Amino acid sequence: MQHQLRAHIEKIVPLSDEEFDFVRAHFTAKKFKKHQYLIQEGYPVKYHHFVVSGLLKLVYTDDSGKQHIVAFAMEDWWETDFHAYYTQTNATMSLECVEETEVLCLSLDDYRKLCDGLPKMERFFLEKSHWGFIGVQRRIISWLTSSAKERYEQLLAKYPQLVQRVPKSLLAAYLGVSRETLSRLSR
Amino acid sequence: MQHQLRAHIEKIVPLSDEEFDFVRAHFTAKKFKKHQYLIQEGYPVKYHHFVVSGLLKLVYTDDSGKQHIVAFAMEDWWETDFHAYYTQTNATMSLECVEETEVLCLSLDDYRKLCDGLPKMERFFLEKSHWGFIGVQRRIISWLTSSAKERYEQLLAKYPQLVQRVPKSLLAAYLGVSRETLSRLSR
DNA sequence: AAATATACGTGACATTTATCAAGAACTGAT
DNA sequence: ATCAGTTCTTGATAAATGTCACGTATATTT
Repeated sequence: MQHQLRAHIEKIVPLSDEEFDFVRAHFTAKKFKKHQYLIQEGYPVKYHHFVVSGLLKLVYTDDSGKQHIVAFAMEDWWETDFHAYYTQTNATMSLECVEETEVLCLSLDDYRKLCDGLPKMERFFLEKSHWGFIGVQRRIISWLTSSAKERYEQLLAKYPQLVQRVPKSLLAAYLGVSRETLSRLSR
Repeated sequence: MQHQLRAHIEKIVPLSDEEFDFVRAHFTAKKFKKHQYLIQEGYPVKYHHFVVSGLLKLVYTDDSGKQHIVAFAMEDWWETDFHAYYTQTNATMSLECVEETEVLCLSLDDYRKLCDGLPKMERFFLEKSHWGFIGVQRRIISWLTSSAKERYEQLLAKYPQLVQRVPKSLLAAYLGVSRETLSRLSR
């Protein structure tokens, strides 16, 4: 499991054994069951999370109580309420288990110590952030250019595993259509 | 004008005079007239751009030839086709002047030299990237939770200057509605 | 096994938005 | 002052999507 984090980081920056030990020491392993919260709206956000196994959803609940899925996170993905994490304010979103999930947690304090102690980790997180930005921007482009049906097909093509693992009502909440409409799209 | 870049960077990391001279040396100033292209779809992306004055639009053109606005960039904003820039591939989007615009250009080579020579600039770009990500994610949330009319009102509230400076047809292409619909929303 | 919750599909109807067409108001160049 | 181009609005209609209501199948819990 530590091995997994190392392989993940080394896709971007190589690490010696000592360096990885240093990295590893900043993370805490945690395990959550289905339906448990890693982050709850209105509460402080302690950690950034690296998903070792399982599946998470980042949920924004609107004024009328309707839930919208901002992101899913599965193996090898990073997830948190970034704004609340960086500014150490209360969460505006929730992070919740769709499946039983193991994560490695990194506090903001440890994040800073890690980057200060090992500058190549700053490079790693910068690269991650770039790709995160590009990914979200592509989702915007998909929205600007495509119908609900096309967006669903793009999702099927890009994350076929995901579609197997989550109920269609969650996919609908991610795509921004009602579950009834999504149901009719497949016909 | 160099002064403006310095003030912008120093909102995040302080710089000595020598350090700023080092930073400044990596940028090239350029000036473009209304309707000129800084980046053209299908061509290499040479630079990341810091906008000194003026207004740019980042445009994605779909298969049917319809134009969609991925982002606007005005004074003190950074803009490029990030994916094409980082991977040094051809642009999938265009970056075009809405007004006459002055920019400071940074090639990928100079970007790397800058970060290597002055690690605090890596911290600066990391912070910029974080906030960029948070901004785009908020646009997604706005889309998931709000109607076209609400999204328009949020835009009016967030960027009142922008609404004065660009034709409504461009705002429509940014919001993802037809210009006719946008016109009817104000009634 | 029974009880309960969740997931999924579908019909009927309302609402939102896109599309096509036309014209008015404004801008800039000559 | 005229002409051409752009911007904005509006009407009529079609298409897409949301909402409400219901039924059924499948898990999950007790």
